Amino acid sequence: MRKASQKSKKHPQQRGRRTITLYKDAAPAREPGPKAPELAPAYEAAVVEDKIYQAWEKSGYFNPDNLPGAAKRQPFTIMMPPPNATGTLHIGHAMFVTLEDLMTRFNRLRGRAALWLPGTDHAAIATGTKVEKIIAKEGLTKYDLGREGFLKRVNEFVAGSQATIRKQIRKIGASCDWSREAYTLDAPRSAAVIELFRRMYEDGLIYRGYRIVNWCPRCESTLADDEVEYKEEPAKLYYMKYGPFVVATTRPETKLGDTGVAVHPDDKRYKKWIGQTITVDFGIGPQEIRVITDKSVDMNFGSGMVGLTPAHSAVDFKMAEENGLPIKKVIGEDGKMTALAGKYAGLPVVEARAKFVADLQAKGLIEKIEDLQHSISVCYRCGTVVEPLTSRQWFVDVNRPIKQRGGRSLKRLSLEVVRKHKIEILPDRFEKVYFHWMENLRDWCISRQIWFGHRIPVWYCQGCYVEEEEASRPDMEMETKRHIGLFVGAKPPKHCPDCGGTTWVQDADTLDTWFSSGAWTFTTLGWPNKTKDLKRFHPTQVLETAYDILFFWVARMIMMTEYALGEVPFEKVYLHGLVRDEQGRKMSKSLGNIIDPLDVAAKYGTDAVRLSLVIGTSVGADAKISDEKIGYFRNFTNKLWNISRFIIMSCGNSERQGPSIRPSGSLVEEHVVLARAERSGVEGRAGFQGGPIKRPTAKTLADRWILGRLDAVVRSVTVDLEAMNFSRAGETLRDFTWNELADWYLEIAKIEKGKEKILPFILLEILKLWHPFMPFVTEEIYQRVFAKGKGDMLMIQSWPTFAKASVGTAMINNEFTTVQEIITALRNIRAEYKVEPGKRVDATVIAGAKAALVKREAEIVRGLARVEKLEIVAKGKKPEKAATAVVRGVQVFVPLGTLVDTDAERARLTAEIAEAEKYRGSLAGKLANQDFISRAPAAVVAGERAKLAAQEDKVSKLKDQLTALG
RNA sequence: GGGCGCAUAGCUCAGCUGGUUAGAGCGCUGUCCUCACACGACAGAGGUCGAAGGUUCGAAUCCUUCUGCGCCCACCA
Repeated sequence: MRKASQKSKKHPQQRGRRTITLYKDAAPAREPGPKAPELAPAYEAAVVEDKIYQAWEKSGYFNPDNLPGAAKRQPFTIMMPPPNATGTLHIGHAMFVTLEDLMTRFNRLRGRAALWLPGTDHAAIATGTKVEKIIAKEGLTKYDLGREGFLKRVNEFVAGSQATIRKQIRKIGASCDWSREAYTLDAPRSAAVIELFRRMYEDGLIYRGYRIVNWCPRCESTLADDEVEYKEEPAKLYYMKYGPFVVATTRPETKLGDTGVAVHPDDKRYKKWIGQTITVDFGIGPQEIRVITDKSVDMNFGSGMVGLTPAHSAVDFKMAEENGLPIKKVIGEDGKMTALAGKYAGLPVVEARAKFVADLQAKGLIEKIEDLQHSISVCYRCGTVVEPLTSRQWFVDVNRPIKQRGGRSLKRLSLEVVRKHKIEILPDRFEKVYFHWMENLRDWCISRQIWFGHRIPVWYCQGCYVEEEEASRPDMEMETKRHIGLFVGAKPPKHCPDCGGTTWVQDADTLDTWFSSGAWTFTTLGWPNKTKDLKRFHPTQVLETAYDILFFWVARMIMMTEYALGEVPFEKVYLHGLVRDEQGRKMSKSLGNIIDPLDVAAKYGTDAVRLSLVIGTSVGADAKISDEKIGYFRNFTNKLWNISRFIIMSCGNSERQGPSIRPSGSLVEEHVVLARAERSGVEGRAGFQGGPIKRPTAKTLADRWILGRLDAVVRSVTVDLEAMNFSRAGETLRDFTWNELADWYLEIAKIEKGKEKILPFILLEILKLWHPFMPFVTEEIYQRVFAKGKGDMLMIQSWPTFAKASVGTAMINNEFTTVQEIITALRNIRAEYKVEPGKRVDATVIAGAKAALVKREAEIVRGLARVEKLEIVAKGKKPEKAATAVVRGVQVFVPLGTLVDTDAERARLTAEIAEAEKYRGSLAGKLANQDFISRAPAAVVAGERAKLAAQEDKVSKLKDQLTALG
């Protein structure tokens, strides 16, 4: 026993204490008697969680292969979205860990071979940028370190991040299989990525081309289309004299690269120029400009004429392609003007613009300058303005028919599986978003000019490889032909098959990080090897992630998996929302509103954090979270703990094993024995050690009610969890646990004895139901109360089953509700008349046909409403000087003698009658409506009739009471 | 410019394919340290379900329009 046990609970300092303390002193309410094995009065999450997690991990049950009866279990697989190895996890990660763990535990309890495979993502650009920032503090750049040196630093950083992330994921209680942990850049994944690249290259799905790409000058790399974000900014619109025309532009300096000008085909102003070539000179010599038409040109914007810069605008590039215009690249990868920009060569873009505009103005070539709001494209990682430019890069062709996939392209395959509902996206509105994105998908630029990542597995023979000249126009066909002196794969042969040369140089670029994470569901299972895991656990069942990653990752996985395996990567996509603060703002460092999952877990317990992330949040919707909300669920955790504590105290016997139950600590060897709780024995198939408790026999109305309610709750929670309606399942459970079990049944158990079988049964059932939501506290209670030695764990028990509701159930519920309402009515009267809580009052109940029921349950009514003498009659004289109530046709009287304020009581009754009559009137009106009678379903009409009858009864009884009052 | 989502009690949200006098938690008011829990118990107050039309015997729920927030996509040079 701890010293704290000496402290009296009624210590003055504790009186009325409302401040939240982290862990209340474990102070038993009374001297521990020999027959009162106890838990600490407050659940101590911090003491328990790590030990429990270690025990789970040690048990090996996170690995589905080790589960009892593993071979016969049907697999259930979730691949963890690998967090970026860029540091630490935030509360948004806690959200996915919670939801995925919930699904995993639920399915494990339901007898599935649950595999939740964890891992991390190397997150190429993001991680590289992060390390660049770190070394910048040492005054270093990546060029100072060189490729090898820089990568060494990155790898060290990643190792640190991974260690942190692993710890954090464990802390949140994740029951993932660490033995299968993967990393997008580890050896098996790297080999798989090379193989995937090789196959796609052979199938013509990967090609090298000179195309326009999004270039981030800061990252010095290309970006995929979806890695570009848009930002509204004020800008200037310059009207430039442009040969015989005037052209409006926000980027004057790019005009040096113009090779054409486009007008709307219907624009009469320029009719005679169409097809002509004009010559302009912006000060760097003559430029040949051809006039073309395109119906995307807005006649009303600017001058109705668009200067075309094929090398630096995706739109212009497309028009140039269609019209055979030359490409003139005036901005280089370094963000500076190229030699083709004449005297502006070498100047950074912004400077070049200023100088160019000044020069034009000096020559009177700027007609006017307007202000406008302009959306500019920026890098999603660093916010730098993205420079579109032409460059030789590697692309994935999304439109090329794939022979072994029935001639369907990546795009078509990816659209089809969702259209045919082989993949279901939740919430389904995201399907539309997905279709729209996929339909408009362009070839995916996968090469990045950064060092950290999967090096492109392409080798160039120095002896015979000849780089094509930068084509003045793109020629897609040329790009897909096999190239002399080029090898694709992990390692080139010693001798070049084309020239016999021995010097190979590997492509300097790396792959887009999403290329490897797009293959996550199958590379984690051993692909390209035909492993047992791949056969058993793929396709996975659920992919759970945030909606903001739908395109980046979810879509890519669908594409890559359909190509590599010809099957879907997952059956369902569950998209959760973003976690926001209590004011609905995004969490950010600058706002200082970041909630660290580990901080709040330390403060309130992990289970409370988990509950606050699940309950009250729904699929696809952003979730608000606050200390207050987590605090509420901490209270609930403690409630569950105390429910168990009560059940142990009232059902445990003195034959418990071991000397005592430690008030803190976890996974104690000794545990409370609920000796009279029979067990039905060891379950054969799975070979569980614990085994379920036999369903007990109900003896009283309350027993029948609570068992019926439990059945209904098991059913509804099971249905909701299957439908991934986690919040509702949690709410149902909470309402049952708190409002029905604790507030009613446990109170009744203090009056009706003989619950030694039924209470442990209910406790074990709700522990199982709660376990996926709050694994720590439920496991801890299980260990203390039910576990039969080591290795017997709640996490591998079997999910509760339920008896079907019957007509009897409805009747029982009805009867019990009547008793509840009588009790509430009595309590209400007591509260209204401010009767001291401890004081017992007398009461009379005129119950009509329900007299027998009330008589049977009289002890409960007396106990819960603190009634001394309870008179129950079917019919009888109304007591005088009594406060009254009518519930469910039962009249309740509390004779309070002089306490009763007759006038007040009369006023109250009059008001109640008025209200009841109003409702009766509306019901009567409804039933007088012939249309309602004839058109509404018979059941509805019958229901309304019953309500009317009840309401009429109520009105008449209230009137009787008013009369009786005199 | 397209598309989507959300508007229900002071706050956060439930309310499935239309059928009780619209629910919960927090907060609020009152009483209570009742022997599981003050991280608690009991009782209570509080909403014309964003607005206007429409469909229907019946609408928070379906349709139309509008208003206010929020998000996504897009090549206005």
